[in-house]
Amino acid sequence: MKTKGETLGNDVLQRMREDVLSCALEPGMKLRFETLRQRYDVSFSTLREALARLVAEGLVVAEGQRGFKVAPVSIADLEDLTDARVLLERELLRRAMINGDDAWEANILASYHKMDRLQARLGEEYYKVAEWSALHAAFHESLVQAGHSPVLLEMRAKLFDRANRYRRMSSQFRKKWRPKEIEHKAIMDATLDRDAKALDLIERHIRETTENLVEFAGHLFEDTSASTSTAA
Amino acid sequence: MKTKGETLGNDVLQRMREDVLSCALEPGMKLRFETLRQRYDVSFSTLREALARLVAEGLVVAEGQRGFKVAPVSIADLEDLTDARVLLERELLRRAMINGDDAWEANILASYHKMDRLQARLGEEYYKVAEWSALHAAFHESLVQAGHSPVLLEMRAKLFDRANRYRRMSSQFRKKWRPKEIEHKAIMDATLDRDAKALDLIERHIRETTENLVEFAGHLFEDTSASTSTAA
DNA sequence: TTTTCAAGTATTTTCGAAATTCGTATGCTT
DNA sequence: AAGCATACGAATTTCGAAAATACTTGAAAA
Repeated sequence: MKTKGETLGNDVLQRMREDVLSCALEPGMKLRFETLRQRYDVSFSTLREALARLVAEGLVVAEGQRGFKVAPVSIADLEDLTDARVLLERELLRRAMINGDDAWEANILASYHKMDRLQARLGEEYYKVAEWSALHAAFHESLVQAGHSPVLLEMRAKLFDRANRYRRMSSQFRKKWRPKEIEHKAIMDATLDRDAKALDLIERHIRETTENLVEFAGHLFEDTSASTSTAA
Repeated sequence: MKTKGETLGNDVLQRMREDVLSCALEPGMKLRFETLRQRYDVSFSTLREALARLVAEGLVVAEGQRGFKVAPVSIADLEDLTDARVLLERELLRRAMINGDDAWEANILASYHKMDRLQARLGEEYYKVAEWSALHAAFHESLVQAGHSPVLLEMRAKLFDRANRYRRMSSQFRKKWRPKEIEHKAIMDATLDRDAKALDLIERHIRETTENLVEFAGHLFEDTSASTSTAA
């Protein structure tokens, strides 16, 4: 059932993006039209339209006249994404702390609370739950939402998603996750205090997550660009 | 005539992108399929594929089930782009000066030379010539090419193009341009010397170009989001 | 054995017709 | 007259068949 007022193609785009980000469509996987057509129940043209956008977003790779595949993963890519995120998150957080108003602060508190409560309710395996992942993303977004720069915010969101794919990918195999509650709380407090330390805290938060991923799940990120996984 | 090994859709994408960036398709203009079909000589689906990518690149805006229009321009957008560019260019130039090797330096010198010679040959109205615009873009790209960050380089290139649209837009109406030769030379020299001043110079170069645009051509950038221009 | 070529199959790409949706004009009701 | 519903024409969106391209198989030549 498609969203009213929106095109079917847009609907497929969103479903497909979620499937790539959640690794339901595995990194490096060849995307065959016949299979995709069954999965999403749309025509060739509509599929290509969605694929074209995902290519521009860096989630799918077009291979000349040989179709499409899910963007591969690699440790180099994760580290590149991490550096780029640090640059943008620091800048946006810096601006947000300058421009942020009451509504911005309230939204941060609300987002943190929702994430925190769900986490407490879920216990140790919170990081495997898609709903928590969404609240976590919302919390991080709330921090920078007063950045007042559509261009930077858009880029930040795309980078967040792409990096998040690595985390989601590994969460299926991880036993236990480093406890991030403390870090989130510290980031929030420093941010609301307009304490410049917040910038270093968020940088450390991002970098340590990546280091952690590379250490404990690096083997999952072997380059899949020449992959053979052929289903779709 | 389409590029061998590449899809027709890709070809149309490139032509269309160039048309948006050169303002052959004016900002805010409604894009009618029948007209586009004649201009590019392709089918609906192929057009939509190209349009979908341009939407993701921020050069075209999709309006629900009411078609597409060229991304509008506004002073706010130009200033937002400028801030984002400064952030990325500084970071990439900083990295390039650390990582840059002989080939990187050679490429900068070569790019500068080509731009400089053509400029001398063209005289006062160099900025109106598409070929010079391409060489200018190549020079700026050569500076950061040793950045070794595909993610940041890609974002930089997209931002450069979008900002360039404003310059191209105004160049049709400008009488004379601020002489940039000196600035380019200074940026190049500082960069090759690994002098940190290069970062400030490039920032000033970017910001002054924008200030200049807003001052002398700001009236061209009145918001076109609710435009009525209806041809295509 | 390895290479080259050719024919056949699988897959992707492109097209334009058909279905849907939007915008507008017209008539009806209050 | 203002508001609302309806119907018509214009534009977009979606579809699957047809064309183009890539891949596979196998046989002939080096």
